[in-house]
Amino acid sequence: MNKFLSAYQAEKEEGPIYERWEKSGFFNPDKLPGNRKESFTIIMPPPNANGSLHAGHALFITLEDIMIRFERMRGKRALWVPGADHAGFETQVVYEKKLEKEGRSRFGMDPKQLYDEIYNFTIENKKNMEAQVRSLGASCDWSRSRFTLDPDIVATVQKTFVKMFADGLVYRGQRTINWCPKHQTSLSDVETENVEEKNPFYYFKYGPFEIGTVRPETKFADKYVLIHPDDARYKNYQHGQKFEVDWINGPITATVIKDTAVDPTFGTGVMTITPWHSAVDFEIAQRHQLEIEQIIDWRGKLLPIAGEFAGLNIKDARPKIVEKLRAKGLLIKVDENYMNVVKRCYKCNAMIEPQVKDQWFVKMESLAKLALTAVDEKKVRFVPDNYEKVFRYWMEHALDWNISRQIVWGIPIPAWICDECHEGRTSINETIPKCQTCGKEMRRDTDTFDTWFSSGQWPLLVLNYPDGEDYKKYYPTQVMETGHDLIFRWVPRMIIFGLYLAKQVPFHTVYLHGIVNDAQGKKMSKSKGNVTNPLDLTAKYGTDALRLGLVVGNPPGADLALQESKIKGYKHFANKIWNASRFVLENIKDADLTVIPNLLTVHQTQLKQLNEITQEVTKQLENLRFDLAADQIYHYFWYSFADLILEETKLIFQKPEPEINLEAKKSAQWTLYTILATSLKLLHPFMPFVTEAVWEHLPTGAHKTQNLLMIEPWPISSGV
RNA sequence: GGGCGGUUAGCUCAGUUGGUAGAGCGUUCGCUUCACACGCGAGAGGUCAUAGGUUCGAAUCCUAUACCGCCCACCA
Repeated sequence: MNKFLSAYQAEKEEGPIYERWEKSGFFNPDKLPGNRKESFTIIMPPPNANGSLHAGHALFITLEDIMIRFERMRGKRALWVPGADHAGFETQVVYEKKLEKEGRSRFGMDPKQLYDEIYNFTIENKKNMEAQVRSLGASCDWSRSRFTLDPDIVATVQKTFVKMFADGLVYRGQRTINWCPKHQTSLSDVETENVEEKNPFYYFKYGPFEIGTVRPETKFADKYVLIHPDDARYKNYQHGQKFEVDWINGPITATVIKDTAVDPTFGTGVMTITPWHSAVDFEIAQRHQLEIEQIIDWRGKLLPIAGEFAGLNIKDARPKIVEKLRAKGLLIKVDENYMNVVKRCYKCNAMIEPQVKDQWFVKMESLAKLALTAVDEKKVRFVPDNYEKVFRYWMEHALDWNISRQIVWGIPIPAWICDECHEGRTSINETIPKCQTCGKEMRRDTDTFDTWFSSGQWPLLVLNYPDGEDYKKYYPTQVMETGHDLIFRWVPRMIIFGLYLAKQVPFHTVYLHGIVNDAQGKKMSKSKGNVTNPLDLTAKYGTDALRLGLVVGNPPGADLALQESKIKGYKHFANKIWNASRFVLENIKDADLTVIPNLLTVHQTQLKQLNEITQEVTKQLENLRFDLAADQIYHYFWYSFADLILEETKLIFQKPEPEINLEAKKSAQWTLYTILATSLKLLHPFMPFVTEAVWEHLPTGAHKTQNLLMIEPWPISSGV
C-alpha cells in the first residue's frame, strides 16, 4: 500500500493496482463472487497486432471498460474478451515497408520464410499491444484472450468457408476485381478509396462514331460499340451490325451492341468497352457473351496486344497513344477539365487496375437479407440510431464479396484449383484431388482470406463456436462497441456470420464511437505529424485523466478533438478526489461505520441529493450516455461534495474539543463516509485507478464490503 | 451525383421528451484558510449561423438558405 501523500501520483499507483485486479481473477466472470445469474458480454474489437495503440484504441478501451465495470458492479457476470487481429493485408503492408527499409522485398522471398518473419514480428507487437491495453486499465479477461491465427480459430474459419461453399454461398468466379499493381493482390471494395481527379477526356473518331474516354491506353482491343437502344440518333445501326474501323494499330472489325447501360446524355452517347479492365464493361460483356481480352498485365504494363506500345507502363503509354491517334487524324478534341473518380489502393495510393481474375466470392444477397431482417425485427439496435440508415444502405447495396488475397500473411483458403478449367474445390483435406473436367491434378490454392472473413466471425470464434462452454453461456453478447468507420466494414459481417452460423445476432446493441482527431478537430495522420500517442498522455496525466478526457463531452457517434488541456483538467480532478478523500478519512478515523447514527436534517438533505445523483448516473450509464454520466458525477463530487459539503462539515470538526457536538459529529462522519464511498463507486467505471487507490485506505463499513472496489456492489439508493 | 453530421463563451465541445445557457483550458481580481495552489473565493465573457414558422414560451420542434466536415459512388 502506497503512502497517503498530499498529491495523487498516478504513475506510482496504477501499475500495482492493475496487478491486484488481474491477480484477483475477477476479470474472469466465472470467478466473480456471489450468485450472478445474468451475463454481460462485450467482445473487444481485436487491435491489429502490427503497431502501437493509437488514441482511437484508448477511446474504445475506455468506453468498453466503463460498461464492463458498471455491469460487474451491478452483479452481472461481466465478460470482456480481448484479442488480437493478424490483420492480413494491413500487417503485410507494414512488414513490406520494413523490408523495403532493409533493402529487401517480399517478391522472390520464400513464402514460408516470409510468413515466419511476419509471424515473429506480429507476436512481438502483440505482446507490446497487450501491455498497452493493460496500462489503460482494461478489465478484460486475459485468460480468454484470442489471436486470429490460433490454430483452432483458423480451423473454424476454414470450416465456415467449406460450409458456405456447400450451401452455395461461396463460389469461385472469374470476375472483375480491384487489383493493386504495387501490392500484387486483389482488394475488396472497402479496401479501395475513390479519389476525385482532373484528367483529360479524349474524344476519338471510331469509324462512323465519336467516342470518349479518359483511358486511351486500354482501348487497343475495343471492338464493341455500345449504344442505348432508344437513342434516336443511332437508330439506323442495328444490334450485332459489323463494320470496319481504323484504330490505334490498324483496322479492326467492330460490332454494334445495344444496351441500356449506356447513358445517352453522356458524351456522344456512344462508347466502346474494355471488359477486362472495367467492372461495368465486364457486366455488359457477360450479358451479351462478348469476347474479353486482357490489355494490361499484373504489373501495370501493356501486353503484346498493344503492339509497338507493349511493355510500356500505362502511365507512360497514354500520351504516346494519344499522339499516335492524333497523327492518324482520329483525335477529335480533348476536354482538359474533366473530373472523374479514380480508385486507389487505400494503403499505397496506387491506382487500382480492374482485372478479371479467378477468385473466391461470397454471395451477399441472401446474407444481407438476413441482416436486414434482424434489424427490421429489432434484434439489433444502433447507438446513435442514425447509423441504422447507413447499415441498411450497405445491406441493400451489397456486392458479392471477394475474399481471396494474394498474400501469405493470413489464413490459407482451404481449396484446390484447376487453372485450366477455372475450377475450384473446397477441402481441408491434404490429398491432391483431380479436376473433374480435365482430370489433371489440382493445385493448392495459395491465397489467403480477406481479414474480414475471419474477424467477421470474431464473436463466434472467441466464444469457441460451436461446441464451447462459453458459446453456450455468453452468446449472443450484449454490446458491440466500435468505431463508426466500421459500420460497413466489420459490423455487417459479424451480424451476417452470426445469423448464418449461429442463427442468432452476435450482439443486441451496436455502440459506435467517433474518430479521435487532434486538438483542432483535424484528422490525425503521420504525414501531418499531429498524431498523439495516448500513452504519452497517460504518462503525463495519469490513465484516469485520459479516460475522463476521452469520455466527457463525447456523445455516441461524435468525432472528438483530443485536447491535452482538457486531460490536464481531469488530472486535477483525480487529485481532487484523492485529497477530498484524505480529508474525509482523517475525520472519520474514530467513527463507527456499521451503524447509522441519528442524522441531522442537513445531512439527510445531503444524502437525499446523493441518491438523486446515484439515480441519474445509473440512468445515464444504462442509456449508454457515458459522457453525461461522467460529467454529472464529476460535477457533483467537486462542486457539491468537496466545495460545499466538506466545507460545511469542516466547521463541525474544527471546533475546539469541549464545544464539539457529539451527535452532530457522528451525523457528519456518517454522511461523509456515505458520500465518499458512494461517489467512489459511481466514479470507478470512469476513473478506476484513483478510486481503487483511495478505496484501499477506506475503512470497512456499511458501504465498504469488499477489499476491491472493482467488485463492490453498485449503489442502489444507498445512505438513508 | 447520393447520404450523414455540424454551425452555442477566446479555443475544443456538452446541453437526453421545449421552460430565464454549461464543462475543460484560457482570462481578471483577491487569497501561503492546517484535504488539495493539480487549490479556494469573487468576476468578465454568448443577439445559441441566417431568415421564416409552430408555441404562453425554442439553442432545443418544422421549413428554407449559407458555410464547414465526414462517408459513399461501375457515367465510359
